[in-house]
Amino acid sequence: MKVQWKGGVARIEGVAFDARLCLIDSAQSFVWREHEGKFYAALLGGAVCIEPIEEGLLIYRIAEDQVEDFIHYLDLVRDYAALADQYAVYPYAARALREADGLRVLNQPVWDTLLSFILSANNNVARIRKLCWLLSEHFGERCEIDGLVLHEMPSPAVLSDVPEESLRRLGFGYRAPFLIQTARMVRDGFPLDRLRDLPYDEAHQLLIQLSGVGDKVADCVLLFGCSHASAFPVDVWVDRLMRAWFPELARAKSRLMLQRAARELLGGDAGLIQQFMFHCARCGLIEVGEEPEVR
DNA sequence: AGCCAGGTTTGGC
DNA sequence: GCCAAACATGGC
Repeated sequence: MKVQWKGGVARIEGVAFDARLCLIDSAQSFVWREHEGKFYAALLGGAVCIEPIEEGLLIYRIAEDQVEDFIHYLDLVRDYAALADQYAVYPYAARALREADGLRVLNQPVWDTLLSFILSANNNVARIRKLCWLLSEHFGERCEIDGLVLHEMPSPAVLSDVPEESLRRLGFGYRAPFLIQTARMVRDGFPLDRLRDLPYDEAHQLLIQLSGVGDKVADCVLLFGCSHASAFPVDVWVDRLMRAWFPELARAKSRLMLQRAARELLGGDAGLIQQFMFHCARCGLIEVGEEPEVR
């Protein structure tokens, strides 16, 4: 990988990176939007633009000392080719890594990730994106880029003081009080920024104390927002695909049991593999087949 | 029109 | 601990 920075633009070459796949289609972030072939979001302290180019990507509007932050955000350092070797013994894992070439598991800001995935519960991707947009638009800091108006996610302090009724009027439904209660807990000292350095089990235990955060959302926050590559979110898709593709796990009694068995089987990078398989199943790149009814 | 969505909470055993 | 039902909303 080759990195240059000049006049607020970083040029990164020699890396497999599919911007649309990573930032939008893989449903790990809901804050990016595509406009005229470029990708925009407000995060890490301002509006940014990513443009895919033949050799890699350009990142506009960043300071030189932010380049490392974005390389980390996009997980560009990780050797995904090595993952394919490591998991070659699992046919579906290996195939998913091939099918979704250019996918990377993002390292997003933990607070943004937490809000996004509280909104994700029992919800569809299109509406999760819409609700994230509404939340930022109404309560987050405004910024502009290329004539587009964007907003950051609201801070815990600001969100703490938003009346539940305001959120309900905007269509947040029963998730409205979850957002506000979680914002208050974070404002009042919940150690969000320590999760990354805690062991997985401790971090998971802490997260599920937050309102609107159960086992699955906690795993999403750990995987996409805390660099815990072993965190293994089990949603409806992963539940189906794991039981179909890993018959030895099909007898798990619950999603939590399946999560534990899958982490044990797949090891330290279980979550990364999960993301590739999730995407391939959800987008029909690999057929899941008939759902095994017998548990 | 009705099923479903990257589930969580609550209350009951 | 495990289980079932309720839950707001709108995408498709």
